[in-house]
Amino acid sequence: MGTTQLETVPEPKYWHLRTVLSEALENEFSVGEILPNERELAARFGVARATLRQALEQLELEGRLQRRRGVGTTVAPPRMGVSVGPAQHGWPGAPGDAWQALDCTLEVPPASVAETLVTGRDEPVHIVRRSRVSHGQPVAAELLYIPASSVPDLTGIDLPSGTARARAVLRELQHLELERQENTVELGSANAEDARELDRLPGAPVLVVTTRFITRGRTAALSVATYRADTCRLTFGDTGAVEVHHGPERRAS
Amino acid sequence: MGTTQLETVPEPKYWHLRTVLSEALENEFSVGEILPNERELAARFGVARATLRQALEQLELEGRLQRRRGVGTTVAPPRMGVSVGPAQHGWPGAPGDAWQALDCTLEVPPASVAETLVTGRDEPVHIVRRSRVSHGQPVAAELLYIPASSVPDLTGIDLPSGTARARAVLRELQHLELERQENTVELGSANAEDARELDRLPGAPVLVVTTRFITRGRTAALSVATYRADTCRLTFGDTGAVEVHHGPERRAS
DNA sequence: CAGTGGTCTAGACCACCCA
DNA sequence: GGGTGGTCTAGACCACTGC
Repeated sequence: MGTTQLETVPEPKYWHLRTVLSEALENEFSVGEILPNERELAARFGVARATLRQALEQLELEGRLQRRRGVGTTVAPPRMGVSVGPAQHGWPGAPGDAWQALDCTLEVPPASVAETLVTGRDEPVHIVRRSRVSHGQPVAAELLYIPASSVPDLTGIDLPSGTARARAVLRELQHLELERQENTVELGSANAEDARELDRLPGAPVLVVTTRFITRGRTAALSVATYRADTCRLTFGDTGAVEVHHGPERRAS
Repeated sequence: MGTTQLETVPEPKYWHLRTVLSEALENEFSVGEILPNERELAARFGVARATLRQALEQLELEGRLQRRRGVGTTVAPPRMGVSVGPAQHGWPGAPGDAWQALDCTLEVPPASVAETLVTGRDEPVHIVRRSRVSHGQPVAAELLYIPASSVPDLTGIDLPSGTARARAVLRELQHLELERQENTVELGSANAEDARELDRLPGAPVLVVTTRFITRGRTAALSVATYRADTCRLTFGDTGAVEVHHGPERRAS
């Protein structure tokens, strides 16, 4: 520690609360257990409910708590590891892919996406919606943008609809030779649609993983996947490793 | 009541505010510009200050705004890309490394760390503190845990202190053959120390990147790096690519 | 010093879940 | 219907910045 300063600085109440609750979670509660309600906790600690909630929000952000309206606050299990590396998808839709295709439309993508793909503005692309489930829970929602030029054999053909269509587009994608992929991760907040799909409220924190699939120097497809930040720990570059839940409960202390 | 919308689903005020402000940011403000203060904004939109603040918090989380106590709220520049892949560090401290070593101590690591390293409990390890700066701004703080067994030639030797000591340990590490590394990313909140180093308040959202450096199947070192989630976009697997700021301003619409 | 964002209070009502 | 968390209000005071 070296220089321990004799704090003249008063710690905010909610921060101190967070610490106290955090320790209580480790020592006095087990995973899945339900906490006393907010009004009681606030009274017990002698603070306003808003202050107590600030502390709970912190802990929820850190994946320690799970709160559900109408139900209560429960102790969250350790975050699950979900693999996001090149090992995971060769191409989207390849065997072993953790994603489930939902449907597919042909629409003009947002400007920021059109910019990354080489497509011109107002040029529609295939948009495949997929969802990812792990341990019985939805963990991510994805939009896959695929320019028509990446699946040339589908132009002019009468495509089916729904999941069949999505699978047809993905199957076509496999014909391309995947050179490499580039991933970026950043913090975002769930929009209304993602929130519904992830069983969260709008604005919930998500990890946005953007993947560029590159063939011959060109971006052949672009994936924007939003992962629940509260329940997921993203793993990269696990050569061959599969997603793993935290081992047998090992929490105390 | 001029019922502009008949929404059977009433959108929360703060969420609607977020949308309105978000559009205003794109159309009426430029990067670095300072917004009216919270009290005035709240009055202007006819909401309580707390509600206005909820909207601002969202936007700050998304990296759109930057708020500083005593100063004001400003429009944030686009997030900067910081590369985190194997391309970045061969070994920590290798040439081209983006990190700056600060100091090094010999301490017993947290239980969760000791568990990942093979070390027994209560066995001290070298802990190197490093910091990463990009575009003149601190973006990450790191703790590097290195078991004594990974740098055997240093045992019993009289080590210097401060940055010299950190560099000595890192230099010794280069002698090992790096098999591969595994990265995980998850959301966290800055503790007091990280917050100070990152020029943020405690509890600020951070992206925690944990890297296991593996030699001959063993974890030879463990890095826990906390990146500012508001200003950083992590990039992975950019073979050879260097960190790049967003290109020339291209924001509108 | 004045002005900013950060913390905190004590209420109120609403949306949702479940017995 | 009773209980939960989610939203919102109208205040107050504090900590920090910069002039």
